[in-house]
Amino acid sequence: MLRSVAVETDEQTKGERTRTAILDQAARLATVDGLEGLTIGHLAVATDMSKSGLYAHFGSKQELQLATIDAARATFVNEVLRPALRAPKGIERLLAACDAYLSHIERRVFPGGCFFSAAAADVGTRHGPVRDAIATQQREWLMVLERLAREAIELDELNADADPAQLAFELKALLVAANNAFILLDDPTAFARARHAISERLQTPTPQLPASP
Amino acid sequence: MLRSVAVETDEQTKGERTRTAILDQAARLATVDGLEGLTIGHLAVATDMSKSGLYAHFGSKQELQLATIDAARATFVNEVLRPALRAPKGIERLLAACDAYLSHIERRVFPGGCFFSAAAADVGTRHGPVRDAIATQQREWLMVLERLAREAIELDELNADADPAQLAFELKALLVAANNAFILLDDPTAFARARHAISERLQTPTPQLPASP
DNA sequence: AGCTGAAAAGCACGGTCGTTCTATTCCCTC
DNA sequence: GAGGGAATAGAACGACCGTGCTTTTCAGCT
Repeated sequence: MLRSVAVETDEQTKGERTRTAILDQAARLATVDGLEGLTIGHLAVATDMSKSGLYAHFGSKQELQLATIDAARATFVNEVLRPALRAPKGIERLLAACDAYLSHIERRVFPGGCFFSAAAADVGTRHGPVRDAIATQQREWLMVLERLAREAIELDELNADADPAQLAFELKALLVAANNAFILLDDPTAFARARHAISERLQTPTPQLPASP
Repeated sequence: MLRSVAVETDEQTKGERTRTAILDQAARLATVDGLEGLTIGHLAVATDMSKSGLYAHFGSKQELQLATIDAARATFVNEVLRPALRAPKGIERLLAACDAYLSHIERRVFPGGCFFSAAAADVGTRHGPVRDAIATQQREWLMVLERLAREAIELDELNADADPAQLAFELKALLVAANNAFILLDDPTAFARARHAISERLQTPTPQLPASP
């Protein structure tokens, strides 16, 4: 089969299209059933395919899990990182990253809340490439927050003696806590609590809540 | 069978003793495999019993899960709440509660870290009595922190205009974040980060690390 | 020491898991 | 429109799941 190089286009073969659809569904399902509880049969029903037809795309459950993580990472980039990078460098961008994270939980981009927070919990005690992939993403996300914090410090928008890594740890803690409270306790006020704490921590006034659409 | 009323004693019948041993093991296993991933067969192997002999103690997997939650709650009381209540009321007790929580993670009272944080993640998206039991415990733990914060405020050891519920939310966020970083990333420095953030948040100097025994 | 009910084991069931193999259907190219 | 390879479906496997039923072992009483 001769195919054009097709870099930077979205033309996909049939197999690629179904694969994308499968992984999109898999990422959503994994936030509900857990990455470990994600099941071929269940996923086949959700995508209206046969077990074996779906399975042929991956060859093993572990490959499916790793591909699902990649798909979720792409979604995270699109829904959280990219919007944040549209804000001007400095404290605004740091706040935008936190807000984009909370927003993607509120908007239920994944039905079970934060994909990586859920995945971290149920593969955190295992070993192997799946756990490693989740751990890598978590470290990267933490380092993004740390970098944004450092940039804000360099622009004199935060205390010069602040520790970016410590700040990133605290911000991520508040973000995940909001996710947990929202998912387990159905408590939407957790978002306001997280936003308030973040604003206080960064010594900026609490921003106006955006008008609901 | 005539038995003495035996209130407040630890004399147990054989069945009660094995049941206790099963549930202790179940709580530990659940922090590794998840409360949903906890399996009768696996638990039977871990307790050196037959599946059916073990099963007879509970009658259904859901009953086993609920009993496991009760056992884990008892452990949480013994390892976290009771030690904290030995500290004098006020900010010291609030700090003691945070420290006792972090300590029970560090000491690996449960091999997979915080039982309820792990359980919250994998039953948070479900419905039914198991999820309800976990949600109830999480609310209670949050309200304990809130009450301790309120007591500290009433003793003028914290800002009078501080919001106890907000404070509890933030403290719990930091505690869970330390747990997550420890379990997923094998990062023991997370404890120091959490302790530092807590001290700063409560506007008290970072306490000396207690000498290891 | 012997009786008796509680506790545990043995065994089997229908169902679902991940996985494999073979057969069928579809899309694309000539 | 026919041929061919990619994509999907069908059927089956051994293993393990939660759950009942029956039998054996054991602990506590007289």
